[in-house]
Amino acid sequence: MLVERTQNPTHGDYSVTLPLKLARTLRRPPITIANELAAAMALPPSFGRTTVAAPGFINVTLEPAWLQAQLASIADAAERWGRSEIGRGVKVQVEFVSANPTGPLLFSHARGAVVGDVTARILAASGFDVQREYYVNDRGRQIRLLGESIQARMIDRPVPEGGYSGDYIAEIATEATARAISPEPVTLSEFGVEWVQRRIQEDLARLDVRHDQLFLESSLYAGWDQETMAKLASLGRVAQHDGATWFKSDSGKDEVIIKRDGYPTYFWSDVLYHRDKFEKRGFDRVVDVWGADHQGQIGRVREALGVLGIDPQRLAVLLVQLVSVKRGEETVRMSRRAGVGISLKEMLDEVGPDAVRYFFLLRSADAQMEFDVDLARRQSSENPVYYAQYAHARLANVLTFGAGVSAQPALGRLDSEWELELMRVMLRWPDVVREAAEAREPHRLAFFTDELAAAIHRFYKNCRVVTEDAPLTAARLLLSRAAKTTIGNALGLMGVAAPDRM
RNA sequence: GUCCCCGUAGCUCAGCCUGGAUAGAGCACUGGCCUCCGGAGCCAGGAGCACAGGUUCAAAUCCUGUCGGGGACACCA
Repeated sequence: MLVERTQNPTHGDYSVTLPLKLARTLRRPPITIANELAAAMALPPSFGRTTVAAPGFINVTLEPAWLQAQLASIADAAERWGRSEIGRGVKVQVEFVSANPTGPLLFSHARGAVVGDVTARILAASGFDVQREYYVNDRGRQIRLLGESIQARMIDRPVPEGGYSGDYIAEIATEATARAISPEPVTLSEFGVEWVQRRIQEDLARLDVRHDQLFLESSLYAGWDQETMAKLASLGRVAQHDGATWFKSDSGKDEVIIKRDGYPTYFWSDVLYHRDKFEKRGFDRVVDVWGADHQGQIGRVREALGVLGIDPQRLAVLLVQLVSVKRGEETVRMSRRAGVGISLKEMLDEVGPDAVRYFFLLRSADAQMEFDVDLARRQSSENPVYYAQYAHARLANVLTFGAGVSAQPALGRLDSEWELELMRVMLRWPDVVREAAEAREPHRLAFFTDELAAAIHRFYKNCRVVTEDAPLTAARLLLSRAAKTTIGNALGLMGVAAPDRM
């Protein structure tokens, strides 16, 4: 039997629509079924009141006393409030960012970084054994081009066709010269990848994004490639023609895995990499956070996994859609392919990490979005980040203000619409975390946080906390403590600061 | 041509997976609220499910089609 939340508070807290659905099969009026079912549920009266509404809803309204009784345990649970163990014993990897180390991160990469990071935080809070990984393409044509581009800069030659020419190339060249690095493309590639990787980690650190492991693509080619190739061949899935090696697909459209020039394709690396994740490292589940432009890759990788005897359902791909940036009247579309756009560093300098994170989380990952820079950088009420942070700071302030009060809290007197509403909202928190984990939808946290902040501000406005009335003051302080815990945990899971003062 | 995402208020977006009872928020706009814990706040106001069919007692939500925006369909990465 499905119990859902009501959409309209006047109907109570929970509702059951089962009678409506059963009416046809039972061939009885839904209202009759509802009455019988409601009687059979027999909820303890201290928990809630059950009513039946036409044409066949069963509604449950929580008792104020039950709501009030939850406050102490919320406040005491502190950072544990909202955590669960639904993922206990499940090993899951979240792979995200994984931008090529051929240049500093662009703002468009940041969306994947935030979505991946918060997804990992949510899964960890839900008891999953989470590993966060960054896949580094440290070989291949782009990497050779990076080395050649640095070399060109060092010995003052034109940048090679399709090479890199940003300011950072000059910086790397200067540093390489200063350190007397030999101007060979291979050496410079290595030096450049390291330099860029360091720079990427700096940017990510400012966003408070960390990985447990950097996984090098090159490590896949120390035998694992041959082993996998042999396995595929034994399954009759490898073909040679047109000078290349192909994966034989059920779709009839074969995929190149080794090019005519002898180099492997990205597809082949992806196959090796994902087989490594499941087979070698034993992840039960893998979440890949990819840019929308990699959408075409999903089907092929899934098929190859299936062929190799790995259930493709264990791989979930979170496609993060494109971001455009709006500055004043101007809108810039960020394109990864074109390689042009605003750098992450620039945006961090301009709007700060909290706004970057919160704004990305206010959109579901699979929707294209527009990032309004002017709004994000505004240090005022229009900015949703401050709205949430201010709610936290207000509670911190009132708790300090009332710190001296000691009395037995009169919980039963927390019965105004604002107090009850605040309790109802914050009691949803564990469900929000669980649902966000199951659906892998980090944006749910931001929407919840916004609602919670609104409830906090309304409570604060309408219910003066610290007064001469000590028992009531004690009760409202407890409510404040529980609410501060909840919004603090929500901001924490999003990686957004929860300041006590602003 | 095939596949994927999107189309909800003037603008930016939730809600759709798992169909229910008056469809939400922020920004913008208009008008109110500071004797008292922080006004980065609160209260009030208008306006919307792209279109057309279908399924259902019930459709923003599921199915089909059309239109519109974006992305993907390489021996690129």
